[in-house]
Amino acid sequence: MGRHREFDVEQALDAALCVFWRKGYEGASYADLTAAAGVERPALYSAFGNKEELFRKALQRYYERFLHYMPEALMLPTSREVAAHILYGAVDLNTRFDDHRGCLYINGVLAGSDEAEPVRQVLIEGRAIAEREIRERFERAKAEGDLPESARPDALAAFLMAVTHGIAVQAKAGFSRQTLEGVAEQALMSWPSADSGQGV
Amino acid sequence: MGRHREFDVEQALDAALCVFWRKGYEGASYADLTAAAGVERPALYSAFGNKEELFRKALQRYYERFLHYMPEALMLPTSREVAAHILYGAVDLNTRFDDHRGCLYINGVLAGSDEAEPVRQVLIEGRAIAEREIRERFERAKAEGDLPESARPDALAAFLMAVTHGIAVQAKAGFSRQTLEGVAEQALMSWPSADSGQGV
DNA sequence: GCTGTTTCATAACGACCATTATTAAACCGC
DNA sequence: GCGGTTTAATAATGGTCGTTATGAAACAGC
Repeated sequence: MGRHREFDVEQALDAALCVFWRKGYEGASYADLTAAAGVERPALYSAFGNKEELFRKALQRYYERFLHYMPEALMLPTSREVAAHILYGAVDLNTRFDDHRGCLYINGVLAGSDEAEPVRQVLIEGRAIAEREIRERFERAKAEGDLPESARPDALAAFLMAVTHGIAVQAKAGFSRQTLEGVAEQALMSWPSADSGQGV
Repeated sequence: MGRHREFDVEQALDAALCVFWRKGYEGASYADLTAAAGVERPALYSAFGNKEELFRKALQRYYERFLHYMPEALMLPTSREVAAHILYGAVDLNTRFDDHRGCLYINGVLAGSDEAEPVRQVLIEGRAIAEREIRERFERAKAEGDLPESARPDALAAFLMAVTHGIAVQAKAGFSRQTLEGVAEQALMSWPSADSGQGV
């Protein structure tokens, strides 16, 4: 019973996601959010809670809708294919939308006021989870002989994430897809092969 | 004539730099800045102008005081030494101070409100200048035969900057110096040598 | 057609933002 | 010591922040 909701909650969340993606957590104001969602403030609060909860839901949606290339990558047969899929997937996603470039896990909060600290930690934690999964995948690759004994799965995972973060920063700065593909390509040149010690 | 200034302007600028370094441009409030500088608001305004001008001066100081490893690197004899010096220099700087980790050129503004757009552009421009200088150094290395004909100076420079940015993000997230040195080391494994085509 | 419930839009809330008027205090040259 | 000038500290400015109280409107069940 009661009055029906007149707006699409999923659509409003998508709109909020775009704003956060573009301006970050603290840079996005409710004026921005309501304008993008086409919905008044109290509607956002009743549907999603406060700003922090709204961001968390937007982040979850971001993961589900745009980061599918991550679990995809982990299932590929070789560590090199895993790395390549992640790098080119990141380049593609970070340059796909002109009005919100880069990665929400980086744009969300990097440095900010004390109020944004919980959100910053959420993003750090999310990135750490991804890095751990990649490391475990590389440990498997090493056990399978896909990576040489000299390879260090933890360093490779941290390196791969670092390049991904760097690509996100550069994408947000306006770098072309083509340039970033060059970055990804360069990163892959270092990839250890099974026979040689390290490098191509 | 007139009353003498009772605080050290250089010291106040150093304090402001630390706050911006830690919290970014928008995350730093005048409450933070005055507390750190030990000086009231009007003193900061009369000495440095408004917040944007203060940030620009802090950024200039950051460059002069902490980024000396950049011009240093460009003078080294081989492109590999250049890259190594930049990478390990970034790791060192980005983990040197526990209360303000990472890089001001990244922490300053990545994504923010429209008000921060001019500052964001300043940082983008600064990073672009660095990348250009590195690229030109690599072009010289190619001409000198230090880099092979197959090497792409533009891609190498963009890649080097990407790894540096990634290291900055990870340093801000709390990664240890040791871990980040692993990232730098991994990045250097891809470095083209004069004789082989690419890679080690 | 009521009653109870939920959503809607408007507008207000206190807090904090960057910025600046204002006034008192400290200094130099005379 | 007085006049002119600069700085210091306090406090106020208008604006925007995130959040919510308020009352009208729309619905379901009886």
